[in-house]
Amino acid sequence: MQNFFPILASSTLFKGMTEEELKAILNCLKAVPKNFSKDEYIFHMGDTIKQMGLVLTGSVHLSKEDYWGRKTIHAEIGQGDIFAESFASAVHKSPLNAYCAKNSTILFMDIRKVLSVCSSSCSFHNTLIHNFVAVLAEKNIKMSAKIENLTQKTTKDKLLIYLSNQSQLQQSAKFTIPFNRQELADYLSVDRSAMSMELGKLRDQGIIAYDKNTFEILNKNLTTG
Amino acid sequence: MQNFFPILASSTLFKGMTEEELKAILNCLKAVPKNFSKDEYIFHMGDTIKQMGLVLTGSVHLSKEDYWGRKTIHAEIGQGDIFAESFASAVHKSPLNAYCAKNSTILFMDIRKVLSVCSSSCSFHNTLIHNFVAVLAEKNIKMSAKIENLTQKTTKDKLLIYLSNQSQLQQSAKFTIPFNRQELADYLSVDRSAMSMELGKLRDQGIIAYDKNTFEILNKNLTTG
DNA sequence: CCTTTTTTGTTGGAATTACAACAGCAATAT
DNA sequence: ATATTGCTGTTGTAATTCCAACAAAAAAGG
Repeated sequence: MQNFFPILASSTLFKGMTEEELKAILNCLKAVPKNFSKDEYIFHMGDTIKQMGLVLTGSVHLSKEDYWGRKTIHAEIGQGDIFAESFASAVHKSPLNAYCAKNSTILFMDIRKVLSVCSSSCSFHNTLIHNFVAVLAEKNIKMSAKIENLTQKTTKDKLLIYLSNQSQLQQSAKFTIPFNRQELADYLSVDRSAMSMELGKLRDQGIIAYDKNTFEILNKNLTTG
Repeated sequence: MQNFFPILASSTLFKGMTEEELKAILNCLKAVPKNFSKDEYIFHMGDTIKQMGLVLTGSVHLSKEDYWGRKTIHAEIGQGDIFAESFASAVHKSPLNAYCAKNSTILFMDIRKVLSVCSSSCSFHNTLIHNFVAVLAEKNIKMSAKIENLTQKTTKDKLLIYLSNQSQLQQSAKFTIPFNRQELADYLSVDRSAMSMELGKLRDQGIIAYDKNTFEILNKNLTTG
């Protein structure tokens, strides 16, 4: 367990904790690491989930098969990140498969132990709960933003809403985005070339200006040609 | 506060608690109800949020204005439901406005008090934390499912994924959905009539059968005409 | 510097979708 | 029974989007 301290200390769940604090809380949680081979399944769709996982080494894929057997990968969980926390906290049944994309070491934690302050001896449990809730809440906010974008009917509206949100987040009409064109198209779930065309139109209409990842919203009425 | 006990007891956050337990925990949280008039704002975009809200009476709308002043309502929060919990837990800045659609009474709770077990005298704080996390986790799971649907490029794929998921959730090839056609179209963010046409095609191809809200997935290869 | 690779913009045709308008049907009310 | 209302399916047209292929520009590597 010793050698995992650096990973844990920089993880979303345990961030900000010292080695001493980590020792105390890991003892309190009675969490044990477990090794998995590449392509080995951690759990399957429909399994009852009571533990969350934290990737100590390697990488985990969350995947799904629909009724007709078509497979999709829904997320890749890397070192220091947690998974299955929502399934363990709420529905207790997983709608997804989890398998290791590489040889991996996973730390499993009973969700009840994570969320219940056990004894006064473990003084860092409150911090853990705060971190855990912050992770859930942040995912929530990001997903809400994504849904807002995906709900727009046209590519133009998806772009305008996305850019408007970025501008508001960075509190400036000029801002940079964390995507290249292909990534932005994937995020908005549209065709890259069609999106590129819409960006060009918006620039020609004087609504936005851009250079690579830097965008600027110009104070133009949307209806103006 | 007395008269709000029935509402609280059936709320997502405090469900399952007796009046005695509620008294203890409300005392522990030092939560105070506050009245708002119709159309009165609770907070604005960009405000720093440290408290979550619970609607005791009335109704709250979460809304947003984009860069060009176009307004949209993102959610309606009704009696017994909570809001602003994610903003208070993570980013601390609200990307949304909250205002009352009717005269309302809101119970505000400091998020730190909700998440930190204060003293041993309040034995139900652990239950509260579990409930709180369950609410966040459930929203998370629902949003993931919605994103999966919205990400599909064609109406046909949106329908197939949605129906496949419902079938898997209800563990049966035959199942009912909680939407009528217009609501389903809104959920999938497509045009109702176009969706209706796609449903007809899928039925003609022998892939699905349906009558009103009852659907059945027939064991047909997707590529079959 | 030149070559290779990656990213971005552009085009045209095929497919899909939105939109509007209307008809059929069921449920409800008068 | 009749009228009203709401829900669903159908149709045709216009607009949008996807897709594939290619060109231009930028970045990376030798």
